[in-house]
Amino acid sequence: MAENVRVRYAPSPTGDLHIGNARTALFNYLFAKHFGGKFIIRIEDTDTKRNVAGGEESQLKYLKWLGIEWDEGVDIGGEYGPYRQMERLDIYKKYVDDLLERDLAYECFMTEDELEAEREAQRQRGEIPKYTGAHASLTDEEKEAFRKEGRKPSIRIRVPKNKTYTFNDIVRGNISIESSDYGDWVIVKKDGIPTYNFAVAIDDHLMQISHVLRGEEHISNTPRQMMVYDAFGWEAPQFGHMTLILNEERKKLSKRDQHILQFIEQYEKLGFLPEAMFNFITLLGWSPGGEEEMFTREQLIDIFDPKRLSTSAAIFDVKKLEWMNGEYIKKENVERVIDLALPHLIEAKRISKDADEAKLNWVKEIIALYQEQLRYGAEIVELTELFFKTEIAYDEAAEKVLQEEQVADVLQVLTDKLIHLDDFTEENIKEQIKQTQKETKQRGKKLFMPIRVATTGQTHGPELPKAIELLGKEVVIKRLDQVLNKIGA
RNA sequence: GGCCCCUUGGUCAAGUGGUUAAGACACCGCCCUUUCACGGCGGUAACACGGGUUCGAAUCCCGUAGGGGUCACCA
Repeated sequence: MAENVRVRYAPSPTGDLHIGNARTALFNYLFAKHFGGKFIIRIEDTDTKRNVAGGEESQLKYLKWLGIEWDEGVDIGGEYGPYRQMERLDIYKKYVDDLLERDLAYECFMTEDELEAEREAQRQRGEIPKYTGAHASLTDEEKEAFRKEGRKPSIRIRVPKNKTYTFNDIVRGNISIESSDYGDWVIVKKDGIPTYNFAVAIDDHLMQISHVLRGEEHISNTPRQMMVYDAFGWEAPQFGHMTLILNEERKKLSKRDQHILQFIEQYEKLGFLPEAMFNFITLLGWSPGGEEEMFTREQLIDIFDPKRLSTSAAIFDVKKLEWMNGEYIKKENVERVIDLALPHLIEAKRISKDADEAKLNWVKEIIALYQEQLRYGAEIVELTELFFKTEIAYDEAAEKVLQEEQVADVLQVLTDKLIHLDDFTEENIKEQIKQTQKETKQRGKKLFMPIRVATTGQTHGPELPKAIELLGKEVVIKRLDQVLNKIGA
């Protein structure tokens, strides 16, 4: 397989980079790099109505963000260009004319309505809707008559009779489909633009694509593409159909599943790290075999093995992604974590974009305090709420702690000490807590929990002395007083 | 509905005829930490079902059931 591996990712510029497409791109990339081949990006923009302004840029931008690099493509060119299908129309035309000339394809003048009526009738009869070949052998006169009516023809390819299309799928093994399952299908639309199944075959051949790794939804397209290869006497590439990513209802992820973030951009915006995304997505539908699951891009290229691609669909587990991202965050430099988190605090108006240096440093210290717990950038906002709110709420567990009998004593003693503490630093605060322990004879949970709850409102949170320092003397004393009043001390 | 594909814990998954059926996330518990978090240790939890083949089946075969994909002048 080492010789001339050329694979491609062929997005349509119809929107942002979807998680499923990102995975397809990623596996193609890993495949190419693992076998020392080339990875090509081709833009499939033949559905001009669905193309979206900026769609192409967005696709490329997030591919790059993920750490995927390509050897040939729209932006960097290459020997097999152009890499945008709408710029290859004259190329396709040549092949279409050839097919027409050899009567392997023909003009069909049926309208959308006529076609739909035919399909509907078939459905009524309990048949599979399929083009019956009504215009498969029109005379020149008949064609002329249609033209006079103002009808524009589409071009259909003649599907061979009684032919079995078998291919050895890289992930699934042998798959066979009968030609009788297909009606003569359109290779050129009425507007003169070729259809996906035709253009893709021409391009894959011309660009010398050796392996096609794509989603399972393309299995039924494969015979169509094989028909095109056959018509020109070309050898088809090796196909491999990967499983789909499903929602928790086990349905193909769709735009309707808005509660699931499906676009790479959304994860970038939420403060996920591209390395973590790369790592996680690779493990969706593929496994390295061993017990390790944290890998760098280089390691993945090295160990990638298409034979280990899974045959059953996977549900996208955001919880595990968050965990994995958290693992990456833990190992990152604080600076990068701050870069990831700070924008979210600004966006949440917890700090102004042009805050002074002292304030900025204070916020950075707060972020650093949470590095171990933070799973993604945006999470910093709710995690650090207690540092920015004047009124804090006590949850059920917190209220329970406050009912313990030693609380008043502990808090009173500590408050008296902190009031007189001028140098409000972590070390000094720690020392005062220690003194409180000695005076009250309370230690461990009995000692810390009341303090934690009173100052932060929570039973879970960051390292306490440092948190108290960052909260500041004024806020801390106020909160302690409040709690003391509340419990009637 | 036709065709195609798939089926190991809640989720991701290892497993290719003989295992106490790995591991990870999540959940629960314990330990560490004077609290929290991190970390460590442990626990709950699975071969869809029924027939074969075999000395022996999660692994092979056939059914059944369930799930998914696809049936466009979309890609």
